[in-house]
Amino acid sequence: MTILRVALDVPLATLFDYRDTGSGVAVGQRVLVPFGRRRVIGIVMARVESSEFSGPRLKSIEQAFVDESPLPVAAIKLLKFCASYYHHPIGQTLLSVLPSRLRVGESVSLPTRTVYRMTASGQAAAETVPARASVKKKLLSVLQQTDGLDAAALTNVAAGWRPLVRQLLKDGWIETLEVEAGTIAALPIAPVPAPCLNAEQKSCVDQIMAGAAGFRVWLLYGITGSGKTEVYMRLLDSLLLGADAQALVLVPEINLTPQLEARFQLRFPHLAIVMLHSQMNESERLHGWLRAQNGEARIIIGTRLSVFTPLAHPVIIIVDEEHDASYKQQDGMRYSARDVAIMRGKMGGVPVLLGSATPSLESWQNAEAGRYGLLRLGQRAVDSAALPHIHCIDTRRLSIEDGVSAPLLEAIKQRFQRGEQSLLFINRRGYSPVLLCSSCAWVAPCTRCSARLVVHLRQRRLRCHHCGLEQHIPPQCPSCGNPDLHPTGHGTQRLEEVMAERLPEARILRVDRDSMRRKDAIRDMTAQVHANEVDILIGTQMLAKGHDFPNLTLVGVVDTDSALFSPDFRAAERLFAQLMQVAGRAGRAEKPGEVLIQTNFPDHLLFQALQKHDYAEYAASLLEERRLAHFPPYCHEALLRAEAVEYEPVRSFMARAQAAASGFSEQVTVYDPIRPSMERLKGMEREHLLIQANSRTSLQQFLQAWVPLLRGMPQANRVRWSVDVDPLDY
DNA sequence: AGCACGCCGACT
DNA sequence: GTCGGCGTGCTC
Repeated sequence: MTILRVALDVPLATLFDYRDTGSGVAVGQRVLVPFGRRRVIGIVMARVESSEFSGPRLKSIEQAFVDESPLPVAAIKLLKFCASYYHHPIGQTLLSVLPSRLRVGESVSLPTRTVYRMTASGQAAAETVPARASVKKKLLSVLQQTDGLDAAALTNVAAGWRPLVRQLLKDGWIETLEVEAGTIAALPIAPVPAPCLNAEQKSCVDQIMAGAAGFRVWLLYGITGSGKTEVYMRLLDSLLLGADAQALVLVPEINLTPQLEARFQLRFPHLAIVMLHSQMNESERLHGWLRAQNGEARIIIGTRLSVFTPLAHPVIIIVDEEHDASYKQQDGMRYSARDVAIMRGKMGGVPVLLGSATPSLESWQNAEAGRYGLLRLGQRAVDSAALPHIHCIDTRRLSIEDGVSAPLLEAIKQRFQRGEQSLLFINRRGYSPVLLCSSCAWVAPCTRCSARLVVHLRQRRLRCHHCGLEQHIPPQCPSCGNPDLHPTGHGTQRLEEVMAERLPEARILRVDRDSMRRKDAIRDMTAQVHANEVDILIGTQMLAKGHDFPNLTLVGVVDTDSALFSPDFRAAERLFAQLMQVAGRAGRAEKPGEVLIQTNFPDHLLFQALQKHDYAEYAASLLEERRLAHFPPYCHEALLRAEAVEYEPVRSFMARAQAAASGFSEQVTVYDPIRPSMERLKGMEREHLLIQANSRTSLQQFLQAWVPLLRGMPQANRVRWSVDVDPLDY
């Protein structure tokens, strides 16, 4: 009798045994099984001879999807590792990474498409076609060079191909076949030629290629505009020569994946490229997944979740902008896609390339310690594009009216007169972050979060940026009745208003989540800026990443000081990365750029290093601080989070959790539970418990003993809790 | 997580 | 007398 050990989508750390019905289902394939009163989909994890589950209690599988290709062993191994490392139930780990169509009980398969292919007799006859039949000749010559084209590709070659092809079919010169593929057919166009690499880029490519046969992590530290993407593409040029080789390229969750896809598509028209990101519908995601798994897709570009995409024959994993926080999953299994990529490379014996202009301190330290190979790109690929000049405007000595100091306003005016563009960067949406009563100092609070409501003047509403709560602006103070309520502080909307007052002739465009909600808003905005229809851009971090605006020569940064003294020890690291990134928006073409930062602390080391474009210096000082304070990467952390509508069950669960953790090992420090700075969020009372350990191993040993205890606590059912290994936010 | 069972309050 | 509240427990 054979028993199947099946992973199911339930929050239990176990597998479930079922009797096979002689289906011959393989490990990695899907089965439909009875589970309690339900029937659910599971993945076969192992085939064993006996079960601890005795006779009558053991049920049989109901259906086996034996025609589908099984999840590769390597993928299962990776997911098993992740489940154990992130202390997440194995079944939920597996099922949560599958495209949702694979989580329900329907059979799935790739759609087929009709491909037209030249026959042997066609090959011979093609020569006889006279030159004056130019369209026919062209069609045949393209068909001759490929092993089949679909309708879309033929339309590219000759719009009126249908009658011609009908005739060719009749003559037996070509034949049709149904292939399992669709939208990602290689394009019958010539690739865009690769530009020349500078010496640095070439050296990076050479070094990685020298070790490309095995696992190694490389950190590609290259300033904005230094041509990291070109290095990636050169590597793929060489590595994807093998007929079935595949590359996985991870990108942050931003709006420029289409740009990147287009760039890759033009450079690799002969290779099938698949995109996997959150804006795709479920069928597209499923098809991309299946094509990656069957080896047809050669380049897989995707966000966080695509790190789990099964691959037939991976040869390299690239993580672009590796420092980006969007690689960290913030619910369910709280994995870091960058770290999973590294583990995947290690397990699969392939190189992993991390790219960034401002690497995470974790990666930087790994490079300095020699665990990662460090590759530098220090010069901009386009020689003429000099680095922007960065200056601080000391706001202690200036009276600031309406958020923008006189020197910054003057600089913007200058650009405007010269017909150049400016960008005002402010990381706060809305009109003003606070609505304040001038008489009793009441401020409008969110009822569901420990946060203030943000004034959105245009909609005449107050909005919570954490939970989405909306209400009307009250006509008078609810506390004292004073009708004089002041919007205090600045957001993008107010800055837009201020600039419109100061520079009435300038064309101003606000770019934030509110103004860019419409589907093609970002594309349109980009086009408008490129067409010089905008003089001043006012935006949040949305504008910091990726965009290349050649006529933009000034970046003004308003109000960043709060991050300098944040209780979150990572705030400075993030601010530096963010400012480096916005600074990179200035002067990318032949015009020199300037960056002006308004601050009360111009002597702060962060700004000193920023002005010198010296990431390394600032990283060194932050690392020294971290080392002295015994913070990551000089210790390893896990965070237990718990929340519930009432505080009491949270408190009592955390108290038990802390008690259960005490005295485990000298290597592990268990802190008192603390309320996070956002005590209430979305109507839930929250508490955190921090664990620090000297090594990954001791942290894992501790968690392995502790997490099962948490699961067994009676209080655990009364709160929502989760374990976050290597947390980024507290 | 679902989905049962199970034991106490206000309704036709 | 029942409908239904959500506490408790189980799922191969």
